[in-house]
Amino acid sequence: MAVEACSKPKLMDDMDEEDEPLVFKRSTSSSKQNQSNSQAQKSSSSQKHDRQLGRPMPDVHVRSQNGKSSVVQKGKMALSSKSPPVKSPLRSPEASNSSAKAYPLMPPEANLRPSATYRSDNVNRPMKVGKPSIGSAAEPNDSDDSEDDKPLSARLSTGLSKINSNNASKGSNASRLGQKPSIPKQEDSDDEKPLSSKVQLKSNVGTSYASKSYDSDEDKPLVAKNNQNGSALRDSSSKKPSTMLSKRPASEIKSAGQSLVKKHKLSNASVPINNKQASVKAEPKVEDDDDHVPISQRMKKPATADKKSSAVKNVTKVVSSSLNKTNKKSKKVIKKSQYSKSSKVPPGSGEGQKWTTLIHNGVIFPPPYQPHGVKILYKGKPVNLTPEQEEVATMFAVMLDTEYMSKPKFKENFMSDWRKILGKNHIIQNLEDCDFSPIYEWHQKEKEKKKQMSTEEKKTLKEEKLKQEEKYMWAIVNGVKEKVGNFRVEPPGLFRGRGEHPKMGKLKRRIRPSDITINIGKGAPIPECPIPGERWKEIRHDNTVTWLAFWNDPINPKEFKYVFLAASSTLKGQSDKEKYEKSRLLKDYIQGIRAAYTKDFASKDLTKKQIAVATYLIDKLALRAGNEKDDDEADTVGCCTLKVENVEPIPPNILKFDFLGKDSIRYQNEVEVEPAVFKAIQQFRSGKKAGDDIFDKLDTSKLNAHLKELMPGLTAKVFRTYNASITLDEMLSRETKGGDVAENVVVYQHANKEVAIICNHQRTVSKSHSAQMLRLNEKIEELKGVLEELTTDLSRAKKGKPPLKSADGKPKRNLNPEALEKKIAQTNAKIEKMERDKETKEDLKTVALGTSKINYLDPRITVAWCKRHEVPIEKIFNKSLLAKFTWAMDVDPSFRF
DNA sequence: CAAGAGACTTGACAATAAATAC
DNA sequence: GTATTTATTGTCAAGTCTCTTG
Repeated sequence: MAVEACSKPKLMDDMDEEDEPLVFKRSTSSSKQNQSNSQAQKSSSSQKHDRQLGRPMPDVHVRSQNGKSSVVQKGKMALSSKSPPVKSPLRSPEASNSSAKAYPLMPPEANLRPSATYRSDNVNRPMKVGKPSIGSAAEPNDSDDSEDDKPLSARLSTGLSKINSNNASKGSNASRLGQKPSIPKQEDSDDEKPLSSKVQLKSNVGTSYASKSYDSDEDKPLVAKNNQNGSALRDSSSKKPSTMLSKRPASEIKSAGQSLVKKHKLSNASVPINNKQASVKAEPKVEDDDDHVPISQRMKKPATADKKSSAVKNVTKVVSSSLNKTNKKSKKVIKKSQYSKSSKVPPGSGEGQKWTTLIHNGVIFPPPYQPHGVKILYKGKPVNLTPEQEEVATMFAVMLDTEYMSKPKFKENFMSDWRKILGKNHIIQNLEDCDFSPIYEWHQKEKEKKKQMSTEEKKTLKEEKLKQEEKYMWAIVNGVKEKVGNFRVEPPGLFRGRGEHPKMGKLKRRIRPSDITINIGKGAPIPECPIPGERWKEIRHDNTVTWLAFWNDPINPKEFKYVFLAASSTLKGQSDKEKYEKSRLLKDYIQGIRAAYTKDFASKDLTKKQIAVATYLIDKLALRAGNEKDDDEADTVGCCTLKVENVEPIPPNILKFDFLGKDSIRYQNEVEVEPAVFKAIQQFRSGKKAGDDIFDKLDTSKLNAHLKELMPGLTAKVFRTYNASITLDEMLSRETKGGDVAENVVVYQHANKEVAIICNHQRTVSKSHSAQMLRLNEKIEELKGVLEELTTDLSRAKKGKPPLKSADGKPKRNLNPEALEKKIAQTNAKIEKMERDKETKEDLKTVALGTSKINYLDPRITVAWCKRHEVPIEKIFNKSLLAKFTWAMDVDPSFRF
């Protein structure tokens, strides 16, 4: 199969030469093509842009989750029949450029930004809302409007929530925040269109958009507000572009550009045409324009008047068309999925087949434990430990300087497992009487030694390691050499659960070959077991899965740890692409979906009503689905598992969220919602206790089952992906003003940041953050001093006087006024740059941009934008991202999500 | 349908490497 | 050069979602 060379390889080459896989890949390509086609279709894109720009404010929208690639099966569902997905009217009618109007849809979404939570490093350092000393910090917010700059928390819509908290994990939580319940500021709102406009929806039943019956004005306002916020933010952002982030030398740019080009070409050339693509493309559909707009945005746009009328019209049209489309779509979908499968697999393969041939070398194990002989003290006296006992003691000692030491659960679990190894009657009976510091110190010294090694030594060591690992790094899949992701077996250690995990501190025992099941092609040589005298647990030849090996998680034997191919592999790329294609498909259905759930806000069927409200929250706030969790896991929630205590209704229609989400990251946000939603939440909460589920009639499987009736393959996470990508696409098109590369990069980062906020992707503030800010401020002050001096000299120079002596008493060179003015200008520029850097830094201190870039933003949006604006793709994607997204590199410049 | 098994994506953070500052 | 900072890569925990079972 494989032989076809594909673009991919090339790309890779470009990037990293060495690693490249030698083999040629086949044309997996299929995927690529699709895109291109579609893009082409899109031609309209330009139009789109315009519109977008034109649009009123964008609200921020948010929604969507990650999509997965499951497309395939879905196809099966014929959704169409079921609930017909509606397409958005928008598009069709594109005609109305005013894009806006059309959508009457939804609810006003508002802003969604979750506030961030801040987590301080462990400690909680609260961040204060106001910015700290650093002046700059404070600034960020410039006016209210620009919230962007503000810290996430601040941003929250209302700003209320700023509070932050550290990670919630720590328990604290909610309470602290409370502060500001401010309501959304109105300010925002205004700008945008009248809410009303937004709001109004018509109700349409079937598919049409939703409109809201309620439409009460209220909604509108909210929306507006929200939007505004969003807009505000954006604005601000736009302002700021100045900052330059770029650190790299200009030279790079060039190269980048070139490379981009190159790649592009290559890819094109290489791209094979697949059926798939064809099929995909076929759908001309999509691309249309507006639908994709996030709800929030839409709402804004529309002018009231128009809207309704236009909306109505559209609606009807839409409906009909939508139906048709629907069917088509569904079909398409199906096809797609099939294709995709096929594409993945070599032709001929059966259902669910992921590969035809698979060759790899298994996994590599960590080296055996090397006893160091350093003794811990028990009640002040050294204790002899066996190597096994010492190994576990060392695991604990090494963590002496972590937050885990302040967690009783951690110590308790550790002691419990260690005691099993010590034996019942061991001298050591009590953890409190143990002094691990000798081992801790020994470990610190070892670390120091390593650090002190000469570069030569380090290099040698590295090469040795590479030599040992090399054979495990690659697999040959369908004849193509692909990188393996995690070929190293996880070493033993103490379980580091996040948040208040009940199992933290437990011993994660060493994994042995007899724990590992290998999956490999029939006929391929079975990997040799790296540990003499031992053997694999099992050998399988299952080509319906993508894992190369797995073992049971020692902490939770019911779960598995898998060894997969790396993100840069064709297999992963294919599924990544499918994920984005699915979320793009949502664009076509979103209007109908919103209309449907809006209608169901009033349903008498409680389950239906809960599904509607949950879907609304997922759509608007990009919440995760929220599966049920066991008692032996950290207590975190998602949409379906929100508790009464997590959502506080604040009249007239604000919902205040405060809960621990994935990884025990706190989500805080206050959002205006449609009155119907507000009332529904009040109803769902009534008569329940703080810890009860708000959505008691719901779980993720019911929710997803319902979503699948609306669109093939639709699940809750798709909304997150959709929301993230559509936001990026719109912000880029709205805010790119044709500046230089550095300015465009700033625009991108700003959009990226917005998405990160929507998705609540946070990071801990680095320990040195405040020190760094302080230093920046000092420098700025210093420069200001210089500036003053220069100014004085200038005025003296103009009068023909010599400059004053410098502070240290040395005489200065006598410069002419022109030279001094030049210096002043330079200094001013320096100060400005530093101020911007400081702002950016403060702004991003709790926001993690990487997660959305890796998982939520369709790389084609980025690549196409880079091509359109001549930004070298390397300015946005690093080497691993470039490798991961090779499938997106040949996208047509006109591509729009 | 509920529970559980299974497979795969998403996520924060730690460890390293690379870039800058001193 | 060396010390810091910042960016990249690696780690592995924690989600989502599907499919199977009883």
